[in-house]
Amino acid sequence: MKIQYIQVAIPVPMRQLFTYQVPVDLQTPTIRIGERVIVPFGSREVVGIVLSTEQQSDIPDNKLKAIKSRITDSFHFDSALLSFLKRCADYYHHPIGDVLKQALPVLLRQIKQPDISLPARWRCTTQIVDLDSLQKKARKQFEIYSLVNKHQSITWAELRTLGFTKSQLTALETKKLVEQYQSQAIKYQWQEPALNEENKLQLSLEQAIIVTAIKENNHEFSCHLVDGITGSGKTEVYLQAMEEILAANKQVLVLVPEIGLTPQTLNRFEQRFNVPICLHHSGLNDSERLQTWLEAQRGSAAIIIGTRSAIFTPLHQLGLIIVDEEHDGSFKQQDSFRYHARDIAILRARQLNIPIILGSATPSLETLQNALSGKYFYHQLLNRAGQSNIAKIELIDVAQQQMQYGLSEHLKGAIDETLTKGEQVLIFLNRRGYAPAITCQTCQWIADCLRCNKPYTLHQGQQLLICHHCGSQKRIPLQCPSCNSTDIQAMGQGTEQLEQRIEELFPDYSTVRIDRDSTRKKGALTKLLQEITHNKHQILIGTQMLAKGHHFPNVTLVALLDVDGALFSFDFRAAEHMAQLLVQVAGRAGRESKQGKVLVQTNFPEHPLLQDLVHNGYGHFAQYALTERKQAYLPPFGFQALFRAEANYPSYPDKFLRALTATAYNGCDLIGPVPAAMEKRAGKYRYHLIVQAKSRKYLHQAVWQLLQTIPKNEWQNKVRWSVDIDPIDLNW
DNA sequence: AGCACGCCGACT
DNA sequence: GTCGGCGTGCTC
Repeated sequence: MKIQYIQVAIPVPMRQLFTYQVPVDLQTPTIRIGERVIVPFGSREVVGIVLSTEQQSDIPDNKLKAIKSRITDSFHFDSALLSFLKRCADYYHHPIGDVLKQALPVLLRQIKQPDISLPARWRCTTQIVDLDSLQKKARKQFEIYSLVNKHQSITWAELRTLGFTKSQLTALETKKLVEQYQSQAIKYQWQEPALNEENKLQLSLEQAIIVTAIKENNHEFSCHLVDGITGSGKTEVYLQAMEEILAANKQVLVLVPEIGLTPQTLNRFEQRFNVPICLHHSGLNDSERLQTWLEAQRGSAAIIIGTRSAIFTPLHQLGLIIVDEEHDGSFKQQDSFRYHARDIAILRARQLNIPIILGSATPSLETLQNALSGKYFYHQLLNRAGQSNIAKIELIDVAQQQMQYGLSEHLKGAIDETLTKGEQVLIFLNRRGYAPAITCQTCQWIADCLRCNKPYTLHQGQQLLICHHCGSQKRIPLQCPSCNSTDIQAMGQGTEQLEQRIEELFPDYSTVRIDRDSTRKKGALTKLLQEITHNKHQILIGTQMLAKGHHFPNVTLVALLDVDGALFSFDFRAAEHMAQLLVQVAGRAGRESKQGKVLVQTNFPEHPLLQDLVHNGYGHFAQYALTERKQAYLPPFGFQALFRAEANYPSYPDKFLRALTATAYNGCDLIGPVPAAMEKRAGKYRYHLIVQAKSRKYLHQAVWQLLQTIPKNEWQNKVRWSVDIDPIDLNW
């Protein structure tokens, strides 16, 4: 046998593969595409993925290194998963090695590999047993034997946790009463009673039509948008659509937003199906994560519920994907590999030829357009289950009003009224801290973070100035450094201050604040949420954290103090996001027969966008927004990519991006380079170059051509740069 | 991304 | 005198 060559994807952000030699002694068993190998790389060793095998190489042998070892355990990227990940890398123009790295649990990409083989199990032999005498002579052994007999088989780990010793087990083995065997993965099998019929709800006509439509397309790719207002029973549609898939012994992957993974959601699934469900979320540690990942891979889990990265889970027999709250921003990864889990979920469903359901009360304009154009099935749920009505949104004109602590008289009255009825109030203010700036009253000096050129936020509780952009901290100055005046005051209002003011205004009620600061400690959020459910607090103050997922049945008044920023933003998606927030929030208020109300304080109550939303609802607003986007060739009617660059000097990123604009390309407009909305952040100067195209194909080609020029770009190694395909937040 | 190498400032 | 700051260059 000769030396063999393999092309390996290495977990580094480099757009190339690396060739290695495979020594003869490592050539058996045959190398599989997608398996992991440990290779020397520079001065270290890394875990790479084999992407191809070759009999010869263009690179001379003396330039090549040999692999160190192979990891031949029960996992390798199978061809379906691998081609999915390759397409992801292709679509996002992201290095394949880095994509594969993100698709692999941390423990499987370390040099020291965990043992992922299934533990050996013990079972009873066919030997005839004198149980009575065993019980008398060796009580513990008898107990073990009974346990093994009862459960058919058991692992040593299970016995140990029950308090048995190894010698007791070995004694039984010596007597040839039990024996060890290598277990196979237990594939999930639909076994009655897997469905709890009694929890099943009677479908409305609307729901029934949707479920039928999805079931009719169960065996091939089809994308369904379930556009239903809060409380219209989207979850019930999901559950009933899942039935047939699970009954066919196929798996269901459910993607949920980051904080949307509430116990309530999990509960609904568990109460309906007696099948193995596993969870993938940020609260898990590395070994827990590996465990659920393995269960999905082996096919022993039937339902996998997870956040963004769960879209990469290997699944033995995937039959359906559901993306809940499809519009949610947390599906888009905002650093390194900037994928959108919803978009690649559709890709994965297409490759596997299985159906996918997108659900939302406020679909993203991208998804809505695909639904309206007939690319997706479009299902609407217009009626709320039960008798409850959706909360009414009212605008409060605060332009001419005297405000006290940022609250209008009208709002204060409404809060008072709600509290008197014994109901809860929820107040949104999307700004944490005490005040967003401090300023000298004498000379107008403002305390700015020098690394970001933005005002420091005052945190009264911690007695600190904290920069919300880079996290830097500073003592609160007693004197103005510019004029020595001691008259330094807080400007504007954050949640911390609002909490204090509200407590002064409503001393008879308990106020609670929920933001990143008050929930920093582990378990703090859960505790506060529980207290709210038990009515320990009547006034809830919070940032966007509170807008998603959580249900507060006793909240009947929701107030938004400051939405005006979104009306005049440079970000063309700001209005869409504000509309989604407003409607989602309205869905939080007054469930279960109590009529809710949403009050929005604004200086621009006549703004057409707000007017449209309040009077005609999200659907109408969205249609109007789509016509606007169409006229401007903006997404979803145009296609965008964003090149970002940052460096310690403003000229570097500018010049780097300017050099890109000299490239030949077709059917695209280049906008920029322009300084980013936050030009300086954490000491780095940041610039953007937007590529805008009329078609996906042109965008793809142009990005490819621009990327080709980068190795020759003389500013290349003076900047940190990245590409973002379908960017969402142009401010970042 | 790591990591090594290399060249300048403030400490045992 | 060294420790360590981060700029630069390289990784089959």
